Amino acid sequence: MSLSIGQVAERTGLSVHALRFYEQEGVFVDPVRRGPGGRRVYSQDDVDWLTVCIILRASGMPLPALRRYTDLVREGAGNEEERLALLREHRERVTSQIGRLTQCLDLIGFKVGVYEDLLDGAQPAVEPGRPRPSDGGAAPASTPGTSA
Amino acid sequence: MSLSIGQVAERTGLSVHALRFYEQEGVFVDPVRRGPGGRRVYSQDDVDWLTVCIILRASGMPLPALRRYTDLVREGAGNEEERLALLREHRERVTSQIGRLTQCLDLIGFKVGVYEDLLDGAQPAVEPGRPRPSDGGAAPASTPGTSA
DNA sequence: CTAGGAGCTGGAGTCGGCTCTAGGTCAAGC
DNA sequence: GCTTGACCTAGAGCCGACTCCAGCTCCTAG
Repeated sequence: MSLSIGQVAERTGLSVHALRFYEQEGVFVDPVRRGPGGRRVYSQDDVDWLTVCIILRASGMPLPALRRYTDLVREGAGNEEERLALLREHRERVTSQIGRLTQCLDLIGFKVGVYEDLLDGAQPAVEPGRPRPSDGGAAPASTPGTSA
Repeated sequence: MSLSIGQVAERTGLSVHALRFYEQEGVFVDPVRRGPGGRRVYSQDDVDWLTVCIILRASGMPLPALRRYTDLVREGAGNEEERLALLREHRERVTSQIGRLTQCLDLIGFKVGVYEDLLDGAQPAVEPGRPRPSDGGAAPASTPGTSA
């Protein structure tokens, strides 16, 4: 089971550039094998590992952290506490990011609602276009951004 | 109610640099007033608007989109459909981002669980450190990244 | 009167994460 | 023999969103 860089790019969604870049950044657990002509040969393991990396990246883990984690895995057994700590920390960040986004979603939903009402023919409760008379900050029970 | 750039920085959490930068990028609905000596003078409205902007930015709206939205508001009444469209689109993106993050969280939680079990003295079901025998991609019912 | 602190402008620098270019190797197909 | 296409390396470039710098103007306090 060996794949060329192009094939890996195709099935991971990463670009060949990104794959070489990741390699250079030390994101592979063991050095990518080389075939004739110095061409990279990837194993299924490599692809599986990449899949994990992609998920970690997608959840906002920066490359240095990913590299650190990779280093720990490469070192082998004995540093599981550190790996766990790293993962937990990242989980925290993802959780709080979801929380933050959910809050933002509330505001956005509120504003969408305002415009929907406004365009549904209801007479504008406060004002439509650009309410100069102090608005935008406060609304029903601490809902910011009521205007515009 | 007028504030200096420093005061606004303080109560929005943005840097004074960022405030000037935002102004330059057209993120204020109307031009920031100037006091004696050409100093910026912000109104409560400005701060309220910034608060909205900060939330939109925090939820990943890029500056150009934020500028576009600001432009629409500045134009005044008549383009509410476009504002609504812009907000809905952004809401979509935020929603799907939350979805993606939640999925990532699943994987991370799974891996955290694996390491917790492993460190809790349970004998490693498969292998602890670095399971060469093909792993990492498949696990209980399509759970990726079982290894490491 | 002078030193500090906040503010001003225009423009350069930074950082993360790729992305692209230039110049080259190699194997296969026409 | 020649082109095409996938790959190689080293290194430059890009984008977004700031961040910082140099060199200046004010005002206020000591």
